[in-house]
Amino acid sequence: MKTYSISEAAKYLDLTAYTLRYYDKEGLIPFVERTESGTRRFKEKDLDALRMIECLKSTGMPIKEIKHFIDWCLEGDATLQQRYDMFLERKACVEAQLEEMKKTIEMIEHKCRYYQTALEAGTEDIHKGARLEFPEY
Amino acid sequence: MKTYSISEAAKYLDLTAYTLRYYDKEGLIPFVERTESGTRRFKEKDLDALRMIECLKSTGMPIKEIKHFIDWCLEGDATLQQRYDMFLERKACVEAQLEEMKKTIEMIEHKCRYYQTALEAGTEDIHKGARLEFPEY
DNA sequence: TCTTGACCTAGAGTTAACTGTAGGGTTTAG
DNA sequence: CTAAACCCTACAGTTAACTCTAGGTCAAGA
Repeated sequence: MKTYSISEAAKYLDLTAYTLRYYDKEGLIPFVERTESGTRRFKEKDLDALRMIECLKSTGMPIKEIKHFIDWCLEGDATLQQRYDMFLERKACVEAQLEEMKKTIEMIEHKCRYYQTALEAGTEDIHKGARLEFPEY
Repeated sequence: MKTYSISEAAKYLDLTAYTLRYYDKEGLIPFVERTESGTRRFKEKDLDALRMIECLKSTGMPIKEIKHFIDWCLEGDATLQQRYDMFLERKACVEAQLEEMKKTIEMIEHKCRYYQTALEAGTEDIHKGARLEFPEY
């Protein structure tokens, strides 16, 4: 079975070896095995688990909470409900983020139009009617 | 014209007074005026600017870069192009984030289904075929 | 055999973005 | 008029997530 050194694994995951060691220290990847001399060997499965960890991280989940999830995984079927609930909560959380992001895009697009018009006019004053005001921030 | 104290402003923006003072110190809100005795008075316009700042922050823009934008605003029409470019870049950045988030949701939904099935079966083994393997993380 | 480069741990340092404290002034309700 | 509840600054402390250094081990090529 093909395995990867820490720096190979880091390369595939777009992380650094430092970060992987840090994750290990934090208990995020207790399943990664070592050679006799103590060198970590990452299996495909480990890379998949790390992709899941990155996925959870991208939802804004802190590393300590991800560790709880990993601990539940090690505990087996007794924690299935907790894990299911966690993913349902994550789903709700990301969906809320998605809604927020749509609003953000609207605001940014408004600004793009604002500045495009201003650039065409050569001045921001175009957005001030006849009144003298401070620029929009 | 109605104005707000720092703690009122914080309440409306869902921030703390500490955070607003920190933003001020970092040069994000140089336009906020003070009373004779030095107390900050936030105008509606200032709250709008802060909403824009929060919007930029939500795109992952660091405070130092937001400050550059504020500085450009103070410099006037000479910086219109920079500001336009910045918003175009922000737009591209958030759109990329949106794509990432869609992939995240897919992964999370996969896991929700995985755990729902496992819960129904009472064991994660249902996902292992007949093989004995470690659980999915 | 020797050297080079990758690996290891422990622990210190960094960075961003707050968050809180100390000490002091001001405003407002009773 | 006074006490509580604000406000202010300066600066120290916190937290998360790395990031790096020092000192050492190990494995492969010249």
